[in-house]
Amino acid sequence: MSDLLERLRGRGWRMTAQRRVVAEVLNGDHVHLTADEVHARAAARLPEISRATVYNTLGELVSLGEVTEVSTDGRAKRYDPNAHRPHQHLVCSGCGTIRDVRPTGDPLADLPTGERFGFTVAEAQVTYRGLCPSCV
Amino acid sequence: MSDLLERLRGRGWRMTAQRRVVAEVLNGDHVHLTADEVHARAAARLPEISRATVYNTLGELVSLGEVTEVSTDGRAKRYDPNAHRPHQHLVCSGCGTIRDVRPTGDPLADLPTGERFGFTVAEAQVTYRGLCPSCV
DNA sequence: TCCTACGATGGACTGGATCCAAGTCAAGAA
DNA sequence: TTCTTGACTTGGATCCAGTCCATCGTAGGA
Repeated sequence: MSDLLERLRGRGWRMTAQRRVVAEVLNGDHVHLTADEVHARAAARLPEISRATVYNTLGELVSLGEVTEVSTDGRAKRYDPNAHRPHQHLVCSGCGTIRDVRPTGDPLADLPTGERFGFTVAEAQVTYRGLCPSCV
Repeated sequence: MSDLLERLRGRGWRMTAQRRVVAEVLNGDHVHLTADEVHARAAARLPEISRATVYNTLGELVSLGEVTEVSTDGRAKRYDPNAHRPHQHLVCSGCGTIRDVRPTGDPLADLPTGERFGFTVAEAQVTYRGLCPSCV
């Protein structure tokens, strides 16, 4: 998705070699890398890149709305570049594999007013859990 | 919920002062304490209790199915004693308050076979996010 | 080409959680 | 009741993910 780089440039994002490799690593469907994995892959192309820079860049991509944070297991957060298309996640309880999925219906509609406790409810995140084909 | 203690004893759980206070602290509806909060409240009754014991005990309660882990924010996990009654969570994006909620319908039914990628899907966790009345 | 404000660096630091060796004790046996 | 033993507890070390900060480097406008 090289137009991610275009979009960022169009927003006045100062372009550096580090930011470019981070944006390039986060590319494709069903990509859910941890910050450390992003750092490892970025460092394969640009060995001097520091972890702090990766964290900074990921944080900015998140606040720009280009990437979303996913934490399915209470361990390291994962970064999902598929932010322009609403979706939920299907997680394998065995190996941790994550797939993007698009359920039918609107989960927000399933929360009756009486169960909202006066909250202004804005979104619903759904995590489906099960076993992938490899984990039986 | 003193029958939690009864259930545990009935399962052959060795009863100690530490385990008792941890189980007593985790009592009531809409209780979602972090391990540190559990430790602080337990220590108010039993000052010598160590953090390791709190973690051990919480871990056992989870694997016994008496308590569930909730991680809504990527920070510390929270422990929810309301495990015997299926429910979802409504989280305030402002202050972090968590309420147990019971949506209508079955979220699992909204995931078509074509979106399951061969997984055997076992459960769906839904996290509703919004603002509570105090956070406008 | 030069300037400078913004970005990158890496090492220290934090918070949450786990590990481990040594000490303690609940509960069954006698 | 006392003994015994394996399970439980302790606290300090350690780990891991993430953040902070002082300093250095550089993208991009003048």
